[in-house]
Amino acid sequence: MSDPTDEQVADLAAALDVFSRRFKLTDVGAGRALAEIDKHILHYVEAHPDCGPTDVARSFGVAMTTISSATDRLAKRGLLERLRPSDDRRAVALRLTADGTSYTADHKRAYMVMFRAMLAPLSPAERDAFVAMMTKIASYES
Amino acid sequence: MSDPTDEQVADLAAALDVFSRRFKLTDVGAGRALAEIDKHILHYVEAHPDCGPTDVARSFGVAMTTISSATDRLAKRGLLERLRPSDDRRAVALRLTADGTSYTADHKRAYMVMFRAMLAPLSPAERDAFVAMMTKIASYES
DNA sequence: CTTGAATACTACGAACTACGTATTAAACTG
DNA sequence: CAGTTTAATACGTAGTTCGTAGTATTCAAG
Repeated sequence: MSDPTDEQVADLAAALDVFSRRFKLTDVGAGRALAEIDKHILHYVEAHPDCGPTDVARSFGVAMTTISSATDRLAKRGLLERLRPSDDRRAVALRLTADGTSYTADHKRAYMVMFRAMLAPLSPAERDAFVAMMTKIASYES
Repeated sequence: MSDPTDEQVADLAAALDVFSRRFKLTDVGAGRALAEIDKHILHYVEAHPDCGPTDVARSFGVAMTTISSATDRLAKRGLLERLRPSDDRRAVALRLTADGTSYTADHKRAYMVMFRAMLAPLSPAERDAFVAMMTKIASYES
């Protein structure tokens, strides 16, 4: 298959430039905003309950100590708990608290509203085509 | 026009989740990586030569002092110069140095490679459709 | 022309984040 | 049971953002 044309690439660049400015979540909830990584951690822990800091660090490609600090922050805010499982007492099992779960749910809801707004300008048929192409791009191997 | 379906929204969410992980530029060039905002500033200054820090701050929605610190960093690295125009000696005119210009060009080239990779999995006809939909989404008013 | 307000920006400090080094504690290994 | 490996944390350093308080310059009356 032929390469994308320069014009296609340039137009995509321009569109994504606006796109990235436009679709950005302003922080939800009370108090000081969480750091980006903290939100990622909450979502990761929701999807992988009882995982350890090492899993999270490997998954995000950041230093272990960064995750340690971050989980500390999140624990202090009452969004995350660190349990000591009995089968390996060196390890820590991360889990969301009730507040953490509701924060994560709010956050996710806000994202869904944003995604809905993305699709709004398109016709129903275009929406299917767009989502399909996005999926194709995201899942394409090499 | 009807609303996007829940399934469309969920599929888009999943695709964009992968998408955002996959298409992320690892920093280019030598030395310590620039902060995100610093790269934005370089591109903004390239597009708006002789603009002032106030313009940049308003455009990005950050505090003036943040831009001041950032331009200071960039000037120390030799990527940006701060000129005192003679018509208003309070003001500062930002301009890229030769190094700043080449850094920005490299950065932009890397982006183009990334955008080309995004379009690669699509057929030529799909590419046009995709870019058109992206443009429609980005430029849609309210 | 001078005085007061407005404008453009910078210096400094407080609060916070990322991460390297060193350390603790627990689990393997021979 | 000593030595090593593994999981995580404590602490310190460097770097970032942004608020407060300046400095310098321009504008606007009187």
